[in-house]
Amino acid sequence: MSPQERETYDPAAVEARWQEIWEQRGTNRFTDDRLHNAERPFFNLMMFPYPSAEGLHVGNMYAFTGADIYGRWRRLMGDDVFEPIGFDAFGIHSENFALRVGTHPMELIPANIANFTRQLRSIGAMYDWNHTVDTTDPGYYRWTQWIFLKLFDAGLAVKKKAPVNWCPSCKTVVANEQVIAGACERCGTAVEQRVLSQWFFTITKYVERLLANLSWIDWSDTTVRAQENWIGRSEGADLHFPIARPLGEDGQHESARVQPDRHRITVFTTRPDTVFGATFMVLAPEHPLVDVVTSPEQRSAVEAYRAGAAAMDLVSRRKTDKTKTGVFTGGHCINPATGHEIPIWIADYVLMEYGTGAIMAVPGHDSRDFEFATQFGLPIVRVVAQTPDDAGRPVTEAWEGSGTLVNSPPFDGMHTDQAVGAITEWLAGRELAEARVHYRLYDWCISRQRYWGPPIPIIECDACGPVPVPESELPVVLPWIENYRPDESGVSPLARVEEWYRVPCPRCGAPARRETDVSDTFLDSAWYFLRYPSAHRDDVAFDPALTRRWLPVAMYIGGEEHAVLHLLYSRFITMALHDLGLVPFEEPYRTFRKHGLLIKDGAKMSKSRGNVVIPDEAIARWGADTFRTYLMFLGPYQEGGDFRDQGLLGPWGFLNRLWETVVPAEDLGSAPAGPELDQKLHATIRKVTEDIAALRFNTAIAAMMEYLNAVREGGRTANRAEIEQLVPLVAPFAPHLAEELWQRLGHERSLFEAPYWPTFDPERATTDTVELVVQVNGKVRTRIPLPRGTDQDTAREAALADANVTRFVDGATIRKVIWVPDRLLNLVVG
RNA sequence: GCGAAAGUGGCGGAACUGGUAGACGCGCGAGACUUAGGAUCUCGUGGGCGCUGCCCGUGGGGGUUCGAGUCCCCCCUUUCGCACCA
Repeated sequence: MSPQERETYDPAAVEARWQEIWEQRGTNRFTDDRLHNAERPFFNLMMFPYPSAEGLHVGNMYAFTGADIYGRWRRLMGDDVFEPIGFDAFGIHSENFALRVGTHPMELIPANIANFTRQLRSIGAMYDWNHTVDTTDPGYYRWTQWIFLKLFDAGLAVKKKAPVNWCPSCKTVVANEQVIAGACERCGTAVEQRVLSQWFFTITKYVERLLANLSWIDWSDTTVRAQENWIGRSEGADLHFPIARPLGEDGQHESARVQPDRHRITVFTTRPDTVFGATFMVLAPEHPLVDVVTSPEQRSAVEAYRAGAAAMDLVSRRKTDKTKTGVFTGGHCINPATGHEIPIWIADYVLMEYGTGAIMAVPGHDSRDFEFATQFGLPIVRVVAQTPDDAGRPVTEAWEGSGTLVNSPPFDGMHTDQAVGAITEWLAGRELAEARVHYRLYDWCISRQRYWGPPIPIIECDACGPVPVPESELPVVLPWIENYRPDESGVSPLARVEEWYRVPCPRCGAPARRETDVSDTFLDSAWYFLRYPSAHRDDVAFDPALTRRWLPVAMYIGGEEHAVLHLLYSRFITMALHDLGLVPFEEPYRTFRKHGLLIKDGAKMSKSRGNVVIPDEAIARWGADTFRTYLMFLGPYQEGGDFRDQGLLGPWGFLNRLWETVVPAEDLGSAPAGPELDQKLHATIRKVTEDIAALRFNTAIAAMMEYLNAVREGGRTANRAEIEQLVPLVAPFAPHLAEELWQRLGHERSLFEAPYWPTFDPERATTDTVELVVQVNGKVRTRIPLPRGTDQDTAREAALADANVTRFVDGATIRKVIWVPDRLLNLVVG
């Protein structure tokens, strides 16, 4: 056959053919036998998508492809790789979209899932389609509810009141993320605060373990740091400030009658060393002791301020850039260090949710307190000096760093580092302080006053309180309701469906009502990985034997956007299930790696910018193999990269050249590879192996390109020994093409069914000759090829025989020689 | 504000523990084959110069070193995460 008549690479045909073969042969399917008896189980997990109406986005594809390449590589290495996929289809996102387009979510979501499935099948990942999950399937959320009940039994699910954002125009609760500059994201109306009774998971009970385990789990550093940040451990002390002349309800002094906890106000501080500079106190407007300290003259001002704070939406309340506001209560307390009476104010910059809801204000050494004091003319005292002459100077800016104590008898002259402990002990001795740790983490509110989620499986009975739905009655099926739009009541639309929520109490039989809130989507995704291996089972949430074999997840690859919430919640759920004896491990993911963000032509992809890449078009034009390879080639996977349409030409050309090199199989000689190519082949196998293991896909591809270029150099025809091993190397990236070429090379079995990954010989991977760099005074003057292992004297002799070297050395004395074997010779002359 | 990462050709990006800066690819230039090319193949491609060779060059400024993209100090810029957390 002449070259012109040879078959050209037709990705559409190759991909269709192999996808069908894999499907027919069940290459990626896990049967019961395979699940139970896999010898080298490797659970390769990727973050399941939310099936939007727009379809699979190239960002999803980027994430999945990287994870699939890693999984395929493990498989070629001989692991039994279980790689499932599913759909995270509940949630406000879907519901809002459904409301907008006027299609019921129960119709919309299955259509979206069908579309996603079609797209996911086209990308050539080795998904096991027999073990998918769909969080909106009653067969799935039955077990989500079951987990809720397990946590309820363990006392980890509790109902309590909490403030939420309320949009008076949309008449619905909105999440913090949906409040933009104090206004509802949908209608622009100012959002208010409402206090509703809601279900919480007490994740704070696990805060120490959630933090401690971060020191040993194998996760991307940035993700670990994000979680540490979110958990926000602060070490410091609780300090007690006795209330001066407390006032009773009637506004009269009641000093003799008050209970001990109404006697004093406790503040949390990380800087007990600055307590001598606390010139006033600030309480959160909601603080329970406000009533106790407020004087009759100030009462109306205080009430007005509290009302204002209560009405403000939660997001604006926490804006850091707004001017400080506050009101004097008329009350005073005693600074435990100085013994001085200091005024008590209330201000919304102090949050009830953190610490004790009260602070000692040290305007000299805290910028927020400084701002407040300046605004309201409160005294500012310097208690930390940076230099000795600082002590007497007025404070013009809060100094938050360390220094030497001043104006703090008897601690003057002590360094702040020592003073923290010394002052805490000193006050503790008088029962005015105790060392304390506070966390930023709050309990997880899982109630959603919406429709599109799993109903919380609780029945509220007037006599018995909240009663769990008996396990045998799960799932509590989300009913189809025509009007699922939220209303002004502030409760779920399910609260309008009387025939659904009216049920007898399971405990006493009296008329009772179902909980009408649904649970947070994050609960659905907090345990989905446990479900995958048992997805075919309807009798258990997760089979113990399968769980033991496949979990914890061996590799989890996903986006940083879930670094905090999803990953933290799933860790918590796993820990809770572990403590209940339901799973034998407490961390769900053995290894987690984040992938980077894909941008387009230097800018973030977004619908409004109109630069969103639709994977379908690119796959139709270039094929999944080229697309996959390009996605991995465009930049370092863990950092993300810039998608440029023209960039596809690189991998396209590479795969075409590979095809053209391998396909004329009958022409490929049986001669061994030449020594140079043999060395390069082994070096390439090593590099590709190491790079894939470390998710450095871009450089792995570059190495393969380089090798193929070397094989084809000068337009020569490759022989079989030179090219055959390259096929499995590209298989993780371009699985369809690799299978096709492997078969054409005469292999009867699929690469992935009879897994093969080439090994390298370290000896053969190294070159015999090296190019020694010769420097004079650190500047490169020449490069000399020498046999590997040449000694210094020989190298020096060779260097001094080179005119480019002698030119700089002659007439000077060599004072020093730097010798890096096989690499560099540096002659230092002077 | 706090925390983290990053700044390298026209562009995306390489560079192991300090040791040949710019691998690989896009683009561009020249040539080949073509009726044609936005196909394919070959060669070239950081800038400058008195062009066998030399000088400059990894955001800016200093420093350590025989030698710095890499380490240290200061500054600038960008991106991301957290943000009145006491």
